[in-house]
Amino acid sequence: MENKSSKERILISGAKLFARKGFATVGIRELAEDAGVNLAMINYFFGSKKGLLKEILNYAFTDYLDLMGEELTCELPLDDKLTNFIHRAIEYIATRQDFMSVFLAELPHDDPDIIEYKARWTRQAMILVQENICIPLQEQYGCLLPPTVIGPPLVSLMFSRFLFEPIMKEVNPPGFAGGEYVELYPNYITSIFIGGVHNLARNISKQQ
Amino acid sequence: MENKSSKERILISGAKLFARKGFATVGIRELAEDAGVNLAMINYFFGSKKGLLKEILNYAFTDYLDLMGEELTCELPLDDKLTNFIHRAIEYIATRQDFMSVFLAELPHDDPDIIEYKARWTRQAMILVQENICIPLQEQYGCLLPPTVIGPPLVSLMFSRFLFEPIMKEVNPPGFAGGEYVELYPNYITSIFIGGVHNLARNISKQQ
DNA sequence: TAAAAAATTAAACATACGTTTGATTAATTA
DNA sequence: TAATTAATCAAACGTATGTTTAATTTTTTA
Repeated sequence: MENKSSKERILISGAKLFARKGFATVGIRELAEDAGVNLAMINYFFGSKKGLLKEILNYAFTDYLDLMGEELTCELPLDDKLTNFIHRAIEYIATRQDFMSVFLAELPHDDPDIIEYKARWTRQAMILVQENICIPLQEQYGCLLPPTVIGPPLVSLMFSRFLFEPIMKEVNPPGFAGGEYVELYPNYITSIFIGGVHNLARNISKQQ
Repeated sequence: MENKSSKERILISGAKLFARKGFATVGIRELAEDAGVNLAMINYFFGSKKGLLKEILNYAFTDYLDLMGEELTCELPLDDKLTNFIHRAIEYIATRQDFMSVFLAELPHDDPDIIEYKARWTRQAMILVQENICIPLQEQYGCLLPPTVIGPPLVSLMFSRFLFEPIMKEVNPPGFAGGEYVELYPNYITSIFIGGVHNLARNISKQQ
């Protein structure tokens, strides 16, 4: 942390604190102290506190989309692609949990600026889901599920552990945050999603 | 809204605004104006802004636990119970989306007071999941999945539409928020969860 | 080395926050 | 009706917020 530049330290502290306490709750004085910089540096580098949030979202989603593309755009069977993607995505979310929390759970529901920013990334992710999950499913079951039906449940599933972690640590400390659970978690989610999405496609093709 | 008491109007506006903009982002002046009351009434009725948040969580979760108990504690086969529960839970979340958002997505990760408040409800929900989902699954597949593995994915799945709604409305307005999707959404989630949880139990029992 | 640019700092800015006060009005009770 | 309680109000409280300024130090460039 000491050898990083001031700008990097602000990004790291911002992601950490925004995720942990919420964008609005974290003051720039607290943020500056955590990053070990003068509070004026935040506006100096990022223009504003919101500018910092944008850059944090930017970093996280560029990497995440790269990861999606790598794991989904290949010649493996659908279930293998999904297994690989889910494992890598959860690993990514775990290491950059801070960034992802900000994207998913932070709630600027009425800030058109931030919403459009998020939507731009989400559109690209939806295209990847469409071409690499929905279309293979269509070939197998004969019905086309739109990516808006597949995408949100997939991300919500992968993120469920992190969404519930603060509560679950209080509810059931040994069973939830413990090593065995964390290790097996990607397998759990993979089984649930693969079993779930095939069941969904099967049920829908039966109805038609 | 006009015929409701001041206290009720504050609760309704609080749930709406906290969900939409986050607890910290909403000021009591904005809240008071939305509720049509003097800003002093919030502290008069609820002691503090945090006291209002607590009472909002209280309302939402008491009803939700009742609903869980009704649908899960009955003599139907597991999949039928799950279908009924998921449909009713999503319906409840949709009508009280505001309340649920505050519980799930609001981030007082470092406020022990609120965390313990959430944990108390979550413990009761986990007991219901254990006895009415995990144990029936054990009887069917011979392996006991802990409720901490089943619960968070289930809630995350049911809530996925609402978690992504603000983004998706921007990404794909006709396909997501539209009537057909909303109508079919509970069926989608039911298929995914039932197919997923059976696949998970099957895979784990195979490994043993 | 000298000049220019970038980074850092302490201090002050105006504004918004949650809360409290004390007076006033409305509703309830005896 | 009179006394008492509950509800509402405008105003002010102290504090914390994000941002800006202007001076200073450090680094880069020529």
